[in-house]
Amino acid sequence: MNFKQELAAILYDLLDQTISAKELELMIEKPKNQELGDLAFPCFTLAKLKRKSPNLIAEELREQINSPIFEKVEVVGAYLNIFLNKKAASEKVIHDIISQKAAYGALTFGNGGAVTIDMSSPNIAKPFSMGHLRSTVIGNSLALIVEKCGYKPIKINHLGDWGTQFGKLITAYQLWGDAEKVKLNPIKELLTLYVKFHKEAESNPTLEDQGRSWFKRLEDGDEQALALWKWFREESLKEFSRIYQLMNVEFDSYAGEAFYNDKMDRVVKLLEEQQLLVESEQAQVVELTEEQLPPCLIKKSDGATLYATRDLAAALYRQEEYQFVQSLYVVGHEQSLHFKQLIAVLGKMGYDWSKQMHHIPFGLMLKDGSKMSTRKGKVVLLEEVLNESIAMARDNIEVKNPNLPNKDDVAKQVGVGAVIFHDLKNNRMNDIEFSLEDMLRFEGETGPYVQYTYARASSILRKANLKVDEGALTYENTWEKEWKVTSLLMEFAPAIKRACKNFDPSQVAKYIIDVAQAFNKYYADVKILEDNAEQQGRLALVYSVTEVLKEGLRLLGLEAPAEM
RNA sequence: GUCUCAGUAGCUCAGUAGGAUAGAGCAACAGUUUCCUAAACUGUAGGUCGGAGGUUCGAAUCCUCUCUGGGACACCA
Repeated sequence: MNFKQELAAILYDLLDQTISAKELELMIEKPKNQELGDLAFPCFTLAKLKRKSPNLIAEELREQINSPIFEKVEVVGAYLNIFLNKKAASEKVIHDIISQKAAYGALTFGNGGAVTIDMSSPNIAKPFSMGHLRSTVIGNSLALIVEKCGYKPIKINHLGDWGTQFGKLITAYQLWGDAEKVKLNPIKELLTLYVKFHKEAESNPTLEDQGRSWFKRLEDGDEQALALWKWFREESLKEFSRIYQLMNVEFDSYAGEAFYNDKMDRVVKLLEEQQLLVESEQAQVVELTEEQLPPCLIKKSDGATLYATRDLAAALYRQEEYQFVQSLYVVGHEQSLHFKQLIAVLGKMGYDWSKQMHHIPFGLMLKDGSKMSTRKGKVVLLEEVLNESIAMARDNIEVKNPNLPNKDDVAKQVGVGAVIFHDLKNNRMNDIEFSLEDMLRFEGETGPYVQYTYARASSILRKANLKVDEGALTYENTWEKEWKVTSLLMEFAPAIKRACKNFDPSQVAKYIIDVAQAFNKYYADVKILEDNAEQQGRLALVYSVTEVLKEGLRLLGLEAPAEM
């Protein structure tokens, strides 16, 4: 199956079994460019062991290697370069894809273990901003990737539906709010109130106290406070679900912060029993000096709970409810310290499973070089961006493919795809300066580019009226011109595995760009529908490419329109 | 101040557990459509991998120091 393994096994025998096959496999690499070969084995390390020149060792190995899976073996300097048998290898991948279809690339190492994914988690009564986009799309893609690897993902939208902010909001509403206005345009009006609160509070510090006291009343079950809270929450959820629908994201649980209100006493009690809780400046904290972390605040001086308290309760609940083998928190990098503290406290409490918790941080979405802030009203609304992108995709269709039947559907798939892909294609940790222009780019390394490649390939299959023959194992092709594509198709599973192990969807994004680029070059170079002996093989390749692109896009949360 | 993330082409970024001449995409310039969707393809140009030391056969990659920028650092989440 795996050519690296086979080469390692051969080398293992040739080298008198001095180095384990596993280690040899790790030493094998891919040459910088394909003209040099498909696999390479550098002999520097061996040179030290054997006290011989690396070039000589490479030469000796070359003379001894003899395997039908290799087309030729060359030596360049200290490198042993292996060329695979293109015909055998190509026909093998294509056969694998045709028989496995969407299941191609699937892995099983997850063994059905539950993976909870804390993701998206927007704050109630605040607009769904670009900042929440990252957590949502990264979490959604990780869920799909983890599932592809045999885990059972559980997507949890840990809604920000509790906290002092509501005290502030209620205060602001009482002072300046207008029920009619809020009903008409809830989120926008509530945001205005929230921003006003912070502005006024700068010159009037008693507002902060009022906010805190209203939150206390909310926690104590005050009817008036509770009614307002419920109302704000419902209106917000309506708006959020519209956006999730647009992005095709669903959740297994909406248990947000309020859900844990009755589960926090237990945490506090547990901490007290273990004598981990100490008083400090009238507040209750867990000291984390051995862990070299600042203390973790559990209860405020007025007795109200905090973020950490709720997250502790949530962690306990999730372990008990789902028995996760991994628990992921897709939350911005600026909260790294909080998660370090959270995991450390759970470790102190003796929970071994705290080691299975991972904070999946990501860089900030910046506006004008600094963090966006709801308080200052410095936000960009996700829905507006999505709609703009969809409109732009729609315009493109009108120009490039005016006869397309389902223009609106495709525009949505492409427009939303552009935004999601733009977020996922780079390393999570990079900060992103918000740029509508970059985000709505449809050319080059973008979602629409991959989708377009898929649509073109699909179009060929439609024209050829291809019936995929699962029985066919050999073709007339030499697979010379196809080799760049077929050799890439073999890399799908490794890319998925890398993405899963590193919690990094960009591995899949980069991979499908590579496949799309290779295929587009092939497409420009070779007339696929030419009626000759190799046509069947070419069509089988095109089919394989569509399967891999479609599945790759799916793993990122994008759709693959058959025409665009 | 402490911790943390980042610094690679004009811009946005790749570079898979140190390896062969550092790669893409945008933008620029020059081309390709009687031919399977030009949202594509081809070519040109563009680089002291922030800087300085060190480790080694070999460093963008590892270590130390340093500069620049983002972020976090107790009653927000």
